[in-house]
Amino acid sequence: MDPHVALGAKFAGWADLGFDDARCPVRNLLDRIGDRWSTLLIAALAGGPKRFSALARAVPDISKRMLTQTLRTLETDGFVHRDVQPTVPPSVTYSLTPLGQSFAGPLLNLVEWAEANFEDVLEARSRMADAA
Amino acid sequence: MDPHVALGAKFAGWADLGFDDARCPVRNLLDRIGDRWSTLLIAALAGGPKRFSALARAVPDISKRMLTQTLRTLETDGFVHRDVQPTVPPSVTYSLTPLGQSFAGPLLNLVEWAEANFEDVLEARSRMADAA
DNA sequence: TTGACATGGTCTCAAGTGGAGACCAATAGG
DNA sequence: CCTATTGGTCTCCACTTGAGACCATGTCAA
Repeated sequence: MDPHVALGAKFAGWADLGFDDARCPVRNLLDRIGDRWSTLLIAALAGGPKRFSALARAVPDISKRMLTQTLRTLETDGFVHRDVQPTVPPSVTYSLTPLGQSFAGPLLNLVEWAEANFEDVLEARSRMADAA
Repeated sequence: MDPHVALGAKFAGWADLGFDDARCPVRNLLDRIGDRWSTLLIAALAGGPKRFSALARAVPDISKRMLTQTLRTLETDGFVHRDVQPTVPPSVTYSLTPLGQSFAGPLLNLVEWAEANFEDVLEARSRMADAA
């Protein structure tokens, strides 16, 4: 079965369940990790544990506010482990849990698709721009 | 190479490029299709072409405004084809382009991961809730 | 005839969300 | 004594999103 046919079948199944957030794992999860920063932070942590400030440096255009908030969400969802060393000043290290690491698989597929098809998207954009 | 190691390597590569949006296909694409509705609409269209009102019925909690806007973006990026029949009242049919269909592959992987690991995420959430 | 409904949107207004940057306590180093 | 570092929080403002009214045209039922 072609992937897009399989995906269409999945969608039909969700529609039967009424799209209840609690019952549709896909919407529930994708609404949370499908934001601007979550996937990027998972990728940043895929290379190994990092401290808060190291993450801030690794992802230069995230604000501290969103960094904190996104890491908290990833922690409560079990993607990330937060380890606080009560030194002064405090040292907080973030790392991927096994669950977070297992997510790297599908995420890597997405990344590879994006790299492989970026040219086509750019072409489509310029075609539309010319048409307008 | 484990997926998460490979992903970490990718990330290191991006960091070297300075995260320029124009140069990082991944951020460029994920910032656009990584929103609340794009992936859902692609899934809805994976089963075959649909008219505007059929999409609105298939995804009950999207507003017309966001439906129009998301479809426009998907169209300019080449994921979706828009076919207008100038009847009265007009009939507009949306369908996935080959590019859009090829995206169904990675998206399906993501969906399957979400279904397989949803329980673990729920457990993590309740553990965190108990701790607080 | 009059009214309701369907089509594929657009428009406006209110609510929500994200980014920028000030601020914090405590300590180490110059 | 002055400053920098740590891991954040808080406030304010801009931008995005959602809800819902509105539109022109034509068909169908009462």
